[in-house]
Parts: sequence; C-alpha cells; structure tokens
Amino acid sequence: MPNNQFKRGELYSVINGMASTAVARRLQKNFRQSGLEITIEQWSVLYHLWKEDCLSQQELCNRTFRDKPSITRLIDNLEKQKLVKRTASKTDRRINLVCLTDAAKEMQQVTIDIANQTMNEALVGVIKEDIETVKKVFQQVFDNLI
Amino acid sequence: MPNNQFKRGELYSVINGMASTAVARRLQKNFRQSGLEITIEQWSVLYHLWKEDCLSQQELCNRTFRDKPSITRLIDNLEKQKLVKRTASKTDRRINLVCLTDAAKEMQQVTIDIANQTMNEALVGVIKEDIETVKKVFQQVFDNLI
DNA sequence: TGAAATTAGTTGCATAACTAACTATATGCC
DNA sequence: GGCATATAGTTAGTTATGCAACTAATTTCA
Repeated sequence: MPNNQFKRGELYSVINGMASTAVARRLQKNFRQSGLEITIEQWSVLYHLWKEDCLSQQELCNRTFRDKPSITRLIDNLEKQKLVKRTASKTDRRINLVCLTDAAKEMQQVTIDIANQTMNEALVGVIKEDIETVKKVFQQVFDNLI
Repeated sequence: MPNNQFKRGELYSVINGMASTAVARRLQKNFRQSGLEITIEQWSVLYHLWKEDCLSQQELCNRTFRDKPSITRLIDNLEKQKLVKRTASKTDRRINLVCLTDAAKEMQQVTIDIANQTMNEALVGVIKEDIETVKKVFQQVFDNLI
C-alpha cells in the first residue's frame, strides 16, 4: 500500500476545520444578506453575553475559547460599533465587565434565528442520533486536548 | 422554557470550530516542540503536495478549501522558506505549478508522524465507529453547504 | 507588613482569513 | 480575426489568531 502514511488522511479535514469553516462561511453570508454588519467572531461573543450579560473579558475567553488578546480586540471592535460597553468592576479594579448595549440586545432574536436556520441548512440529511455522536466526540476531543 | 432560543446552542461550537481549533493548536505545538518551523496552514498545503506534487494554485485552493488570495500568500511564505517553488506551466501561461523542494520532501515523514500522533492524542477514548460517524456527518455538512 | 507570585487586561509582531478590485492569459463565438 | 467572457493569479484593506512581553491590581505568605 503505497500511501500507507496517509491512512488517517481523511481526519485531517478536522484539523483544517473544513466542516466548521463551511458552516461559518454560510452563517456570515446569511448575516450579510440580512443586512447585519457583524462578523461571526463578534456574534459568538454577543451570543455568550445574551446568555449572561456583563461578563469579564477573562470569562469571555473561557467561554469562547479564545485567548486574551483576541478578546481584547474583539471587544475593541464591538465597542466601536456600539454593541458592547466596558465597565470597570466595583469589586476588582483589574476587571472590565463587558455589557451589551440596547442595540446589541435588539439583534439577539434575528441573529439567533439566522444561526438556527444556518444549522438547519447544514444538517439536512443528518439524523439526530449522529448529531449527538458528533457532539459527544467533539467534547471528548476537547477534553483530551485542553 | 426561558432559553428556548438557545436550544441549538451546543452546536454553535461547530461554528466556532472549537474542536478543530483545539486539534490545530496541539498540532502546532507538537510541530514546534520537534523544531519544525511551519504553520499548520503551510503544512496543510504541503500535505496535498506530498500526495501529488506540482499542483496549480487553483487546484490547491480546491483541495485545501481556501480562496485564491490565501493560497497566494501561503505560497509566498512557503517559497521564502524554500519549501516550494513556483514554476510556470508550459501549456497555460496563466498557471503557476507549485512544486516541492528537496527540503520539503524531507519533512514529509516526520510531520505526518506528528500529525498521526496528534490525532491519536485527540481521539483517546473515542471509538472507531463514532469517528466514522463524525466523518460521515462532516461530509454531509460539507456537501450541503458547498 | 511587604516582597513574590498570580491574575486581568493591553500592545506589538507575524501569519492568515475574506472581499473586492485588479492584471494577464485563454477560450468561445460571431 | 476580434470582441466578450471566463479563468489564474496578485494586491489592498479590514478583521482575526497566536505568542511574547508588558502594566496594573490583587492575593499569598513568610
């Protein structure tokens, strides 16, 4: 078998993130077509703030799986777009609490609808059981590497 | 149910590419620890050239799922590092054939060993059957969105 | 109490992504 | 042949990522 060293090859698509990239691109496209001027990365930050507002930047790092500089700059851009506001914590002066503006709160429902619709497009022909398996495997991979 | 609009929430980790990001980071770290000075993006280009050398940039776009500017710059950097060389096609003067240097050929085995080892680390505790399911779902998602 | 270690956040640098606009070559078709 | 169209690749601008080094505030503990 001449290509023995590539026997795992199909799995490198996981490394390249081809499936998640495809989903992300489609979501970005769907946002754009609805006239929403946010990136998927910004959206993923807003997503966690909609679940729980006024998180510290560190907490956003943990929840979005990004490092601190990435969050610093995402928050910079979100602040420029008036979607969030940094507020100094009263109990710990090192901490910035990142809070949603009214404009961001208004975006919640429509963007989540678009995200759900995008996931539906992505998952056509995929049975629920297999989705559960993917979630399980992802969690295991995540736990193995973190 | 107050959080109804988030019912699909767990799946947004697919959009965020958390699992593939974790694998990619680990692979990058393993490369670095072996003294290999390449990025995973560069590696993914080399990977396709090891399978078939002297591909056009457009073909590399298709196989690595990147757009043309991304490939232009990846090839720029790989050329600076003397790992590939652009060669004009003799039959179509628009086309650059991207060919491996000897230095790149020598990197094949060790980097693929590291990638396989990284996948093994990532997949500890995951059964073969579930891996097949993930591959199947990814392929379906990909086909749905491309 | 006060020095050392930890934690939160920022900045600088290199690489990479997407979009849009561009050049150059090739192909199709009248 | 020659114009319209398509294809291959590059460039410019904005956003994002990872790492390392940095400041400022807090906690630990001798």
